[in-house]
Amino acid sequence: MLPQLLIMKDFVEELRWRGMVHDIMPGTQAALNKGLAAAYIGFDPTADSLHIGNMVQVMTLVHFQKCGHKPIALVGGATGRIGDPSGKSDERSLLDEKVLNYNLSCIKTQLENFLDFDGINAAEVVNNYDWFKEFNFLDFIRDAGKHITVNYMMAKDSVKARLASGLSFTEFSYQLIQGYDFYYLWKHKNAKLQLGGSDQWGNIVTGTELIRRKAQGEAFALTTPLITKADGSKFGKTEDENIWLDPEKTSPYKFYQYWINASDEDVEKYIRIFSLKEKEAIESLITEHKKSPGQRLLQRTLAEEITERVHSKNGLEKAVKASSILFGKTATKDLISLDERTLMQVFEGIPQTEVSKTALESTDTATFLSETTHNLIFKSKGEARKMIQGGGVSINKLKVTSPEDIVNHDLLQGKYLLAQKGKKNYFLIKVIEAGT
RNA sequence: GGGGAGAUACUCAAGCGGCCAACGAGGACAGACUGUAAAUCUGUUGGUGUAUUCCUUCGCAGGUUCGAAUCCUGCUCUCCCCA
Repeated sequence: MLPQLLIMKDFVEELRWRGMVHDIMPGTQAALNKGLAAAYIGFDPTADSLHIGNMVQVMTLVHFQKCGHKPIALVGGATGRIGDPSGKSDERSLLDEKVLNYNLSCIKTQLENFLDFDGINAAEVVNNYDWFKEFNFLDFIRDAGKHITVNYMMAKDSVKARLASGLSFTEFSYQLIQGYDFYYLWKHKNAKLQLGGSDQWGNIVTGTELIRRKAQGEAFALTTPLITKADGSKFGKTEDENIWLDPEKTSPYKFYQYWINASDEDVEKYIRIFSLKEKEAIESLITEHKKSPGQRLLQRTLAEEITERVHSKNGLEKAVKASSILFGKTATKDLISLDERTLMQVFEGIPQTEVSKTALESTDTATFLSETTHNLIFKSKGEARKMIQGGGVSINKLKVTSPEDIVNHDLLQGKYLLAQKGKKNYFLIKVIEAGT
């Protein structure tokens, strides 16, 4: 293999224009500009998939690597056993080991899709359980605990916030464990910097402090701001559901739609963070977008870029196709003319249910869209009726006018009906012959 | 241990014997306008229903009354003050 010539870029500067710097320790920028360095971010294995809330952190690592540095993703096999009190008002329940290990392996696989594991600045995934499992308690409180005072730990916001309601020793120790991670990676992997969300500042700084006191070493911290949405709702969620990276949990279609639906106010912020495009390219896209926001150029560009990275080209294509059929100027006849394969691909990501043909032919629309379809579309007949009367329901792109009529639309491909609640909620109903 | 206040639909919050399926606000959903955006306006927001009908709901269990979310008794939980 030929020695690679690494093109180094100023990482801090890169994050700055992307609006991704919340807090930064003095000297960080200069330290990184001296040459190849490593930085790490910790991921909590609380679920078996990352969601787009975590993606800010993932992108921070990606940008770090693109600047010529070595990113390390730490999955918290050890810390996940404890629970980070930051930003939590209650003591957390502990995860059981089997679940934890399963989650770890899933997250690891997902991280591998983003980072480049080849070259001299190859990314690395580490698990802090590897160095904690052999570390006994007495050694730990001597080697790590001796260097940090309780006074120092108590002064952290994450701890102070919990003093009134209570905080177990376990969670109180969390920052020390995380601090030790930093020390370990600093010592063994040349990790000079720990990155994280703004709520991690306190924990990260405990690490730099430990490195300074224990080894007279120098380490740095940089945190990213919490991503907000203009309407005040939480980023990365629709209703109460997270948008996951795992296609089994959130379909590529839904994933794509999340970005497409970003408001003008938010999308500018998002594209800076989630796109790998260069500064000039992004700025010209933004200018272009402002000329004609209705085209939603930014939303489309961003949605395509992210969906492709997460769900591959194939996943993106299906999501785009589904979107254009569901939201484009598709008329009923276009829908009918789709072949079954396309139909199935398009509807892969939308909720589906089955009903028997006899039920279809003998039920009024309101009942059909509630009880008969297993309350997937409407919870009750009354709700269905009200929505139909309010003009919010379509079947096969044709507005339903009366709740009492029997559904008599042509079936797509002889077996499907496309029900639509409002503008954005689609449901596929598969009609099966009785007895099957 | 003593004293006080409270528990109402997704959330906050009225109601304090019939006019209560329960004011109002937020949220959510839908319609109009748009660009699958935002803002705005309108409607819906326990179930059934063509319905001013009926059924189930106001912490839990009983009771008083022709009639209770509203009064009484017990229980459970929460908060505050004093020790």
